[in-house]
Amino acid sequence: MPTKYDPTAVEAGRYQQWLDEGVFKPSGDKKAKPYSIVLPPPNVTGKLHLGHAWDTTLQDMIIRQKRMQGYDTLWMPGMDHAGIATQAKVEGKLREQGISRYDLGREKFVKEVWDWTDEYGATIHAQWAKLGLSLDYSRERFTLDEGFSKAVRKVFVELYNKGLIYRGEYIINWDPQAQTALSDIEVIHQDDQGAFYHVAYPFVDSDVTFNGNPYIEIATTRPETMFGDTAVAVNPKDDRYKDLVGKEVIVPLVNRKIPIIADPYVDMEFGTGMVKITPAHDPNDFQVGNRHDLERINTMNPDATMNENAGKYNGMDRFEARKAIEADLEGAGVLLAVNPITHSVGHSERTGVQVEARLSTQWFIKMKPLAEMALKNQETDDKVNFVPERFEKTFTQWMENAHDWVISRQLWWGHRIPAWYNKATGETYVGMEAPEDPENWEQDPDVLDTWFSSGLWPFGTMGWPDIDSPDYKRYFPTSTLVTGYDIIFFWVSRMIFQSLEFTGKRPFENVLLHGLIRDEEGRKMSKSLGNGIDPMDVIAKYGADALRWFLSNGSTAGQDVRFSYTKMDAAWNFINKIWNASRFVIMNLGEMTKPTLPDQSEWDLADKWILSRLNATVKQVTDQFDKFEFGEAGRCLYNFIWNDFCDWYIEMSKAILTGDDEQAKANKQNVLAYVLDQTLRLLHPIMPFVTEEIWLDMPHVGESLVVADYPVAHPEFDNDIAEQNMTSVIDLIKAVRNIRAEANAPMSTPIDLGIQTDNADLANVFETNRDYLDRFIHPKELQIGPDVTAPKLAMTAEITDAEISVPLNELVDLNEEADRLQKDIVKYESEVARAEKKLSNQGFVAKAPEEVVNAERAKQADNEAKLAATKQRLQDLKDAQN
RNA sequence: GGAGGAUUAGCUCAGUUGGGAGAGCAUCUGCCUUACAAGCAGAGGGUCACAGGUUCGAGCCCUGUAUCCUCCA
Repeated sequence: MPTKYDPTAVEAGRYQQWLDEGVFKPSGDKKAKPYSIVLPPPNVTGKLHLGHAWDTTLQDMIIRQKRMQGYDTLWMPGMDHAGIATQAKVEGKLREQGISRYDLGREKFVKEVWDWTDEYGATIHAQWAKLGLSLDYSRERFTLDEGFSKAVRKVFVELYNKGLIYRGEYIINWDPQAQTALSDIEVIHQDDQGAFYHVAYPFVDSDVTFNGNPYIEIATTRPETMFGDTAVAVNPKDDRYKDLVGKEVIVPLVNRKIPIIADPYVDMEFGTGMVKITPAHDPNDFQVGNRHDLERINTMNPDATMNENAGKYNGMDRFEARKAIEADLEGAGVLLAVNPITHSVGHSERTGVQVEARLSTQWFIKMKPLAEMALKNQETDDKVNFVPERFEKTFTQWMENAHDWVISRQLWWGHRIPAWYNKATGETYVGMEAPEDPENWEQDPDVLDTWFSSGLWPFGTMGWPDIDSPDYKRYFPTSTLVTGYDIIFFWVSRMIFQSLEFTGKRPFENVLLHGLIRDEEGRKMSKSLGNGIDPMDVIAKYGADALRWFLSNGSTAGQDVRFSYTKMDAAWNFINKIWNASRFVIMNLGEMTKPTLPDQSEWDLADKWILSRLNATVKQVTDQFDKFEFGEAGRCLYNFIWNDFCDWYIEMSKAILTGDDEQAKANKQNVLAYVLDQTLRLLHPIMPFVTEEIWLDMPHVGESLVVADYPVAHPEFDNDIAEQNMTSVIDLIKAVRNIRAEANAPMSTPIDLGIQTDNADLANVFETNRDYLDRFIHPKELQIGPDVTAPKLAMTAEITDAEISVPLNELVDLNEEADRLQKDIVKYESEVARAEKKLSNQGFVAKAPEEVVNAERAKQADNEAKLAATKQRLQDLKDAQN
């Protein structure tokens, strides 16, 4: 084994080997409990980013642990066709060649997209492999594959038949670049600079005036929509305008007469308290228009250029038209003011362009009954458990306010809506297959929102609608879903209500939500900032295991995390530490072929201690994995490996391994091997590559760590006395090291050491572990016992029940030593005072649990003893000086 | 306007049933001790944002305030 951990060498070929061994497939063991996860299908649009790496690492950790624990585990992979995103990419590619999708036609264009999908799908497969994900590829699905498409059609048809899907003309969000409808949540509101244009609308009747003017003042941010104005509205409670209701005004430039109406929608406080109503260009105005039976005048083309209703502005882009209209209003003398404002404007999530409210015929899902069902289910035992819990509130609040969902998209790439319109009668037919006389029908040209199909992912991938399919029966509902909190609305909520509606069951028992990965400055990673980091670059430099360690260890559930190379360095260092500790163990195992834990009677203090520590680690890590607290599990493992195993157990083992007691040596080798083996198993779900490499390098039983047994707790390993005794030994060694450091006495300088203790058990612990003490403190003389007395001129340290002394030599500055003792005195005094305060509080003694009070008393006694002894030493030192 | 999160060492962050404040990195000192110098040993560093409250006891529970962030309207 090389002295440095080399991830490239360790990881090479390993993944393919796992695939060849078939270890990622479910065991199919009917006696085992099933545990299943569906991978949130990444978009075939592009490459995986760090967020995907985080998401998939969490899932892989869960599924690998469950697999080792003997569950029949299924991790279902797949990809999403990602309608609008993928179509936009392919159209972009074609545009570079000067081709539009209309030049190709629907059929050829879709073929182009399939080619793109194949290409990027291969990239994503390669990335999954690099990350080491233990996916069952034999079941891999695609949202547009035949079976899944069948599930999508079935859901559409059934919802339609139940009256939960309808078609109608409504105001929807329109992306003028992609030229498709968008759902509410695909619109991102951001503050933009705009202006309030104050325009005079003259009264029709020349007798009418308001505030002495022959016009009213209307403020709008969108003067270009005035060609669609069909009314002006005021609040019926607004006394200022009471008398104007029923009067008519003229829309400038258009010269159309429109009425002044009263509608409670108008906010009296906002602007002038008087708004123009444009039913075809604003969702609120649309509602007002319905109430007052107003005409809907559409003034724009699908690409957001003005249409024939805009008169001379016909054909002009919406923003150019705004400028031209502003100039013309000014020329006509009706532009009263232009006040710049910052206001919230909707943009398309995908293309970024400003969204238009557009009157359009679309397909919708009626949300209310579905949302109510989902909410009701959260009150049952079959609820979905959100981790962290607070996200359940995010979900329920959105569900309570969900509007009907526009599911049709004016795209070519996706699931075509299974609705046909009769050419002669206009009748609508909705069904799984085309009508029997297709020549008389025309299929709806639109496709479904991608989230409509991905909402079926947990059961659509399991064979549904065939409810007798083995996977559906065995692995659905799934156990845990892992995804980012940013898609609770888009995806999680939709899976929940679709699943409840169609399977009658929750789609997953738990949903673990994680945050976003930010850059080192805490900014969101984005293309526009150019601060994105490719996980493949990170893996190339540090290895997949280091990246996985960072991702699992660096955060708490639901919290965002900052990526940093410093943290990656730390991750690499930890793995290098594991690598070298393993290297030491393996080099010292001799001819061992199979690690066998020696009989308990053979264990020395260090053995008892490390096995007790290991047992505590197994329990904690298992418990924390069960609670999805991977950060805590990681810290626990880190401390055990670095602080317990490496710093103490391995160092102590050297005393035995270099000794000449062959039986002791063999025992030590076996305990070392056992602890390393168990540790590698605990680590394997987090860092699969390096643990497999090391494990196969050491004596082992089995083909692969992937399918090895996960450690379980052994009650017989728990040993409080050994932990306590070991603590005494460690305290002693640390105290001596401290003295050496203070006295500038390196390990090469032998020192005389006295340990005064009246505690016979403690003396015995030190005596029986003399080999270890020799190695760690290099004494010239070592005296242990009740009668050991420290010379007046000595450096001393107090540990529980014992005083350590080293005779001073002329090299030590007595004043420095006095300072050190004085500092200890201050420390002990404050400890004593703190405990004193607590123990003298009657309430504490009376009400606190007995063990807490007893522990406090013990600490008090210990600190008092240390304080008294240290004071005495300081006095002795002063006496000796004088 | 509504909901949620954050505020702990110089930096990045843990701290899950309330019982003497932790880690990594950074800093200072000393060591090439045959697993690891990307290491080892030792040391310094915090009114846990602020103000109240509950409690014998609060970083943790409750109320309010401030600053920052996210989502929704």
